[in-house]
Amino acid sequence: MPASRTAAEGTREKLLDAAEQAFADHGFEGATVREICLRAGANIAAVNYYFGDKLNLYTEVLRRFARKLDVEAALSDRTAPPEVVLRAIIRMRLRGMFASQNPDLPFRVMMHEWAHPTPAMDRVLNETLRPLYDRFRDIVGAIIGLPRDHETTRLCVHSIIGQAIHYVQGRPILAKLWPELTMTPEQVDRIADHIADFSLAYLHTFKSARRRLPRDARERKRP
Amino acid sequence: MPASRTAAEGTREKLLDAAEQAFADHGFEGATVREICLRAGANIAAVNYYFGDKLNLYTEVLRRFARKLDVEAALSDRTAPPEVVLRAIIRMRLRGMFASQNPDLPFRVMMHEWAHPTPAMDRVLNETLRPLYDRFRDIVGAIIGLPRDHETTRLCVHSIIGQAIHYVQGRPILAKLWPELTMTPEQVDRIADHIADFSLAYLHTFKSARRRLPRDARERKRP
DNA sequence: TAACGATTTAAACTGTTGTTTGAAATGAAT
DNA sequence: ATTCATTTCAAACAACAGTTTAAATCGTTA
Repeated sequence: MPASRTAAEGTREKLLDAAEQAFADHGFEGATVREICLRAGANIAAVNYYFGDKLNLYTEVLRRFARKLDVEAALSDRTAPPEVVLRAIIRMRLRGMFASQNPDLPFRVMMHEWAHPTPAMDRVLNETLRPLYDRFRDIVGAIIGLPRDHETTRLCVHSIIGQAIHYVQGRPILAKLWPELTMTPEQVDRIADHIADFSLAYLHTFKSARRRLPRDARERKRP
Repeated sequence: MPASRTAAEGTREKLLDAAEQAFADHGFEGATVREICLRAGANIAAVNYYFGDKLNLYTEVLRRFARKLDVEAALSDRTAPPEVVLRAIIRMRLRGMFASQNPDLPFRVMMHEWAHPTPAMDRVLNETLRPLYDRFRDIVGAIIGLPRDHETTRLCVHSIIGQAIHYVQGRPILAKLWPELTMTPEQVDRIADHIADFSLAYLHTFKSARRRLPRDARERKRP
């Protein structure tokens, strides 16, 4: 089924490919071991043979996500102004999630995890999601001139994350509420730019008018 | 289990109460009829006796949501300026979803539906969610001076919805990424105000500076 | 070729799900 | 008190999940 790999590769890798696809589509509980093995061209017992159980296979898929994040974090330019970095990150994320050729399956898996966490999450959360989260807080904090732990910084970060995730999480109902929306590459880029514009409009109120800070940051400490 | 109702009420109503709670907690597939019947103090066969099957019971819970939305829509003040209405709606929604006393269970059910739609959704979507969605588009459209069908209007609406939903959908992981965040009534109001401020900052760029429209609305038709 | 470890296979096992059954209990009308 | 429809109950049902088993197969090495 995975076109990028040959039949000569190991069953273990084929299982991981199929599992990644299945978990991205249906989440941990929704995906079945039988479906995974079928798509991998392997026997039902293969997942037990190579990974012990379903949760271990799932954890391994999550670890791929970790590795993918690492290289991506290393690629980002740390010298560019934070507004540019922010826009680039938003665009990269959305492109990855909606790319028709090679969709960002690990990230879609993480989206399911976001709504319905599994025990496997605890193992990889701290070494994958938190660094990304912290770095994102630094970028936003640099724009608004507040520390990463400030409540306003965190609220802004979650406002941006919420906008982006929404297009993946709510895709099924979005398709019914807004059927004309087709996720072409151009459309995805427009959405990404919109999220960046929408967010920067608020973030820039901190920089341009220090005297008139937005009300939710005027006299507040972090919780 | 439901403290608000007496033991004298019908089994059917107790089932609906328990089902609402269970579906709000675990979604349609995650909730089990055994758990529902146990919490309702009824026999396993009760759901079949009163509703036929699980999906019918679920549909009935969704219908409650519809009725609740109707009265809420009737309550909102149509004469107030759209910015005020927008802020009020955001606050009302978040308060309802995180109210400790009587949480907005039907809305939390709908949140699960948002990520994992069921066949029951089609029946009630058009007569429940779409009117709310359309009305929300009108409010945002009134602020930015664009029709409800304009792409920018829709993108803004989804930016706001995405922010709000995020705090419900991503609650589990949010608790790990931001453990200090406790959803007290005051905190929920602060979040609601932040979402309103964050969003209005962008929406007001349309009103204040017609000559310098944001780039994503300058020369674009709806898709 | 023979032997042996690694892999694959078909089948069964255990547990849980939604659903159904038929008898027992209930309660109001005759 | 007797009837009769309504409601409740314990038990079993079929379907499906993840997991396990033991035999069959494969591939490499002696």
